[in-house]
Amino acid sequence: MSDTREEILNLAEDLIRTKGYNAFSYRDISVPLNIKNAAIHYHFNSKADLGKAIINRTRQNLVKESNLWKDLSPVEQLNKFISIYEKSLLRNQICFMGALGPSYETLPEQMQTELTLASEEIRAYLRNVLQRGLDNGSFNFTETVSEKADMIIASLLSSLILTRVTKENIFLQIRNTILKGV
Amino acid sequence: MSDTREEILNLAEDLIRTKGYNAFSYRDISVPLNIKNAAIHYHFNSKADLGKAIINRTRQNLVKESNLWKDLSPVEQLNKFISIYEKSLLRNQICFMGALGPSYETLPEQMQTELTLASEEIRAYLRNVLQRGLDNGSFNFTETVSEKADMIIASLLSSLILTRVTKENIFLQIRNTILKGV
DNA sequence: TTGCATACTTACTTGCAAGTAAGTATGTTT
DNA sequence: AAACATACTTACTTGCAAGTAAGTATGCAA
Repeated sequence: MSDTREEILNLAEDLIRTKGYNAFSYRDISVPLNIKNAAIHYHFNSKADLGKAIINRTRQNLVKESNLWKDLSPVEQLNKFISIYEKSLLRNQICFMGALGPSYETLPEQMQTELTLASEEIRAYLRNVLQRGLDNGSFNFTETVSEKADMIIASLLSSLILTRVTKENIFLQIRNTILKGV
Repeated sequence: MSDTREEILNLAEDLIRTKGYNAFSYRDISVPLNIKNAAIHYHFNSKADLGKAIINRTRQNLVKESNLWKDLSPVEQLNKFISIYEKSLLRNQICFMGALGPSYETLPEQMQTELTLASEEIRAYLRNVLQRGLDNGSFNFTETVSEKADMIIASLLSSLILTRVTKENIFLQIRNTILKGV
């Protein structure tokens, strides 16, 4: 994969996660990278293809990272999971689900499909971590694993959005509440 | 206030909450209402003014509604609060905070200000309900009131987004989990 | 040394976006 | 009856959006 292709992906992902898919243009990519708009089209036929590639890369990242973590305890894995959101916050980004989810209805079909697949994978991963934590006694919540997983994902997603809007560190508060509740 | 002005507000709010601020145009309003784009400009100088008016109206709605509920018990008030989100879901909308928050950085300054004010008011309202519920013994959670309020708001916000993306009724699950946890 | 693939640029098209200036119809006030 | 305000429409401008067709520089391969 050429450097340019990867730099386009990196920048476009940052733009999506700071401004949203419908608020960035090829100009926002071509000017900083010092290339022409047509160069973007050379690597990605359409904006939809670019968007799809970004979601797909993120999906693959979760697979790769969760593989690196597979021998960690459920508690440590939950912390790693939460740290993904913390890294976003430090870059002034929101998570890609929070960035793309609200405009789901406006997204090209291939992006919708990819995003729905991503949501399934994220939820399945966290359910697995929570179940193993229950099994080995390191977690002891009373909700179902599915309820708990969705509650954690939902609150983390919003925490990044609300940190922006309120100008308070909602993420920190939400993380504390999550950790107290497992 | 003329009918047209109100119809523009209603339709624009629906568009924001289904597609997002950056994904709708004056055409999406003028065509269904059978008016010209310039008629929108007659009522609202700019798209920013229209956006600001929508957030402001929503703020006033919360004041009005919470006033109607002021003699209800904390439990009933929490249910009323949650039902605001349920109504959004039934209209295939997400809440305005979930729709506008992710694109906060792209919003005109007057909309940002209005949105931040709205977030403060919503959080203050829910903190008040939760505190009174703790005081009269109808709630008994261990987190701080502030933590609990932000957790509830965050999870409700995301629940509407995730219901779209996952095609499962995440809202229902989140509501159950919230009600079990107070 | 010719040919071909890669990775672009140049130059262009089409279309829609927000916004504006000037005109018009209708009703109200003086 | 004249003047004015309200609530628009008509006709236009400017600008940027995605996308495309054709050309070019570089390097490797036969």
